[in-house]
Amino acid sequence: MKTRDRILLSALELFNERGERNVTTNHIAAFLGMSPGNLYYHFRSKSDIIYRIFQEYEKLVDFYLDIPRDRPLTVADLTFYLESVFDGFWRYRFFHRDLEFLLDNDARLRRDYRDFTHRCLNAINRVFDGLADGGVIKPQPEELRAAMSLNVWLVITNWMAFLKTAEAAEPARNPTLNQLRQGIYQVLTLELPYLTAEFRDSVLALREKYRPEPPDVEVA
Amino acid sequence: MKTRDRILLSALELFNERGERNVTTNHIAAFLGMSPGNLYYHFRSKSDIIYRIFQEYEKLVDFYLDIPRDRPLTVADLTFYLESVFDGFWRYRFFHRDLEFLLDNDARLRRDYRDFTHRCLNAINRVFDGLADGGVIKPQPEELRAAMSLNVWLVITNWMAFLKTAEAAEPARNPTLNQLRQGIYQVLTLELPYLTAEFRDSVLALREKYRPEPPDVEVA
DNA sequence: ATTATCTATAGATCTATAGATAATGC
DNA sequence: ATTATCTATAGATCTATAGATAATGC
Repeated sequence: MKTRDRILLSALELFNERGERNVTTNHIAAFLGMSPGNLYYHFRSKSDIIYRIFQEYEKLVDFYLDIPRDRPLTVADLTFYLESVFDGFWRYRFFHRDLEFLLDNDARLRRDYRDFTHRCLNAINRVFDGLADGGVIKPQPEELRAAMSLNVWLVITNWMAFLKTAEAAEPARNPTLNQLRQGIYQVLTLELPYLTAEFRDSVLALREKYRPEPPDVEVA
Repeated sequence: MKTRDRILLSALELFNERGERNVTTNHIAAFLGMSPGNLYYHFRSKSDIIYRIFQEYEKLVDFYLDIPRDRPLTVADLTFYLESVFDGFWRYRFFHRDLEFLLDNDARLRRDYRDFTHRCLNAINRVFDGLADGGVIKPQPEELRAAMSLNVWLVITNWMAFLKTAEAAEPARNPTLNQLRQGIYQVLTLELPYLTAEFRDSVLALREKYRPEPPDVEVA
């Protein structure tokens, strides 16, 4: 693997693990066993590294959220989208943690992220559309659907922070991928009132799969 | 006003304005026209300042979210709670921006914030309860109500970040209190499907008051 | 006497670069 | 020749403290 890619990979790993704010360019270089100078040969700055990682994140999510317009959507489609989005979110979880600071310090990132958000919102809207076509949810007025999509986005993007701040007892103990996927439960809760009688049971069953369990009791 | 309180007030102002990460103890001291040494005479550390500010925030929210158990709740009560929570959120908006970092660095804060979250969730739950008693929303199973309360919390605590990252074109341009209150529109959207026929119109009218307007066109 | 404030600075980082050296590709 | 890497360091901060001085309260 090229050094450039190894830097991106290690930076992502360290950022996710410890938070971007706690990871310096020296840390990344040391982690890779290379000199800081070399790191700066490959990237102009720390925020350049972050920008490149964002571009990968963006590409991943865009790939998953390519919602077909030519056919109705099924509960299986919905499951796939939810799993994909939460998976991508988990893999780049450092990003939303320090989002505001990162955007404040990089105009490119700020612009790209804003567009990214709007693409995601549109995709969520299209999923609702497609599910209505597929008879899974009742059709809703344009305006309500837009507000619902935004709520879905707010729940998704905040779920990680909630887990870390409200549940985790230990500072270093990151939530697991499994816990993160329980965010799907919360998203499906938003959609419950809009389900058609025909598909209600199958979505309820899906939701049940992601139901949060009471926190583990520590076993010594 | 005592110097100690002036420090807390100025720190809060600077944190809100520029973000905690961008505000050093030197900045706070300079802003107050005092020496950094003096600042450290009144507070042990920067995170001690943050912790004291959090305690004020906590006190404010706890004061507003003292939900009466002895009477049903009205639409006016709901309005008051929503306005109060968003107002408190606005006044201490720096806090959620760097939440994870702040909690990682202060065990007291971590513990207190976790309890605070759970108190807030309980209060939201009680609001739903009281509104059901008042005939505003249809009663729901315990389990659904808990998941709904959590979604309300997630929307509230993420609304500010959404505004800043998805809407603001300029980096320094903070969302206004007015925009923040449009988060109420989003919260009320969550409750729409559960309204009773009797109160549906009055809640819809309330929601309309907070409807987001298209972003201002810059007038030269 | 005690409380509040200031001056000056140690010590720890962090980002980024200059300039030298090593490795690679024609 | 070009690309990759390293060494060494400048320059900019930041947090926090030691120790001196000023202000205040009995």
